[in-house]
Amino acid sequence: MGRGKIEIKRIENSTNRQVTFSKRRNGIIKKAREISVLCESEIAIVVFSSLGKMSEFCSPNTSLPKMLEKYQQHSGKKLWDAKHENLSAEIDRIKRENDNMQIELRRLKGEDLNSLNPRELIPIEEALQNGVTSVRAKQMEFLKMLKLNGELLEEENKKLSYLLHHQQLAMDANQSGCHQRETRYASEIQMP
Amino acid sequence: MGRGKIEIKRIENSTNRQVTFSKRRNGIIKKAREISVLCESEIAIVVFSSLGKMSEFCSPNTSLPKMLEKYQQHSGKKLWDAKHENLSAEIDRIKRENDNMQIELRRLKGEDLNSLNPRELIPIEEALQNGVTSVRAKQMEFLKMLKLNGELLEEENKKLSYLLHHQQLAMDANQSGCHQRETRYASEIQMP
DNA sequence: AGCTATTTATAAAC
DNA sequence: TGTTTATAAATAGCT
Repeated sequence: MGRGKIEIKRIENSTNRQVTFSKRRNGIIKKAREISVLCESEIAIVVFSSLGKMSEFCSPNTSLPKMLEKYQQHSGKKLWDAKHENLSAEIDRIKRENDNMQIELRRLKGEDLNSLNPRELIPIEEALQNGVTSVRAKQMEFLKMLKLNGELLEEENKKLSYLLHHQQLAMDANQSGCHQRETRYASEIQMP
Repeated sequence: MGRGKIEIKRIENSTNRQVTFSKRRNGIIKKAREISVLCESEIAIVVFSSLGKMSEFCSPNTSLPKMLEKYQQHSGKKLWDAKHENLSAEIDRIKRENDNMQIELRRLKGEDLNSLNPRELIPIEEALQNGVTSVRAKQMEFLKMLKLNGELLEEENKKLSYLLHHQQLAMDANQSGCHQRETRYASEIQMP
């Protein structure tokens, strides 16, 4: 229905294709609106152009989700339950992982040991022993750091005291003699 | 486009309405097929007649679920409502829980301690210490049980040896005298 | 479900 | 994208 008859096959010219898409999409949506009014029917349309542009139509008084719910009830086909099931499966998997960790954690904390036999206690004891060793090592590290820091501070303290003392002496001398610029500042004093 | 022009409003005659629905639905689906071929576009249509009869069309090389997935990505609208989101939220929650446990577990095993300060090491050490204590207590329990069991077995052994000895003596006596039913079985012997 | 007069959609061109 | 127009296609009303 146009100046010439066309074959129903891919339009090679891309500009042409886009133009035709636009026109025909409008045509279809107009027809959809008409059928919904004329025949009080419900219709939903989703279209993607070859460039990925989306258009949709849904008859008034309903919505895509409502239509799809009805679709599922009618056809028995599952539109999103596959996705749903995947998520459920993932939840189950993670929950199982979770439970296992929880059990391991509880056992490491010394809880729920009654269901274990002596052979199963050994790796737990070893893990705990390793843990204690590591934590103690870390603590020793901190201790050494603190000690070193303390020593450095102590040394620094000595220097500061020394400087303070000299500065005090210099000020005393200055006050009694009253010469200009006799004071020696801390920064000018040679360290012992 | 017919013998007469019609207004776009509900067709009152129900037979007429159904007929028109049928014809126009076919028309729309034909148009949908054409646009999908001509413009290599994707189109999906779901229609319900006023009597509830469902029809659908989906362009080749795709499917309604695929289209709807794409629709959601494009529009940002959620078609499968709460269900989906609830599951996603649950997954997130569990994953977070999982991560926390994983961290705790690793720390109890003496790994990843570098990010902790000394104050944070203390509860870990305490937990480990408790764990070790509990596990050792459990092991002691087993040891005691084994020991007790050993003692019981030893005693049982003694009894059995005693019975065996008596039975042996009885058999020897029986063999020399050859009277009938002189043998006394272990179960009949009084324990000392 | 067919038929056909008529309306409508649209291909090609600007 | 919008308009025009010749023509193809869809379809209303009838059977």
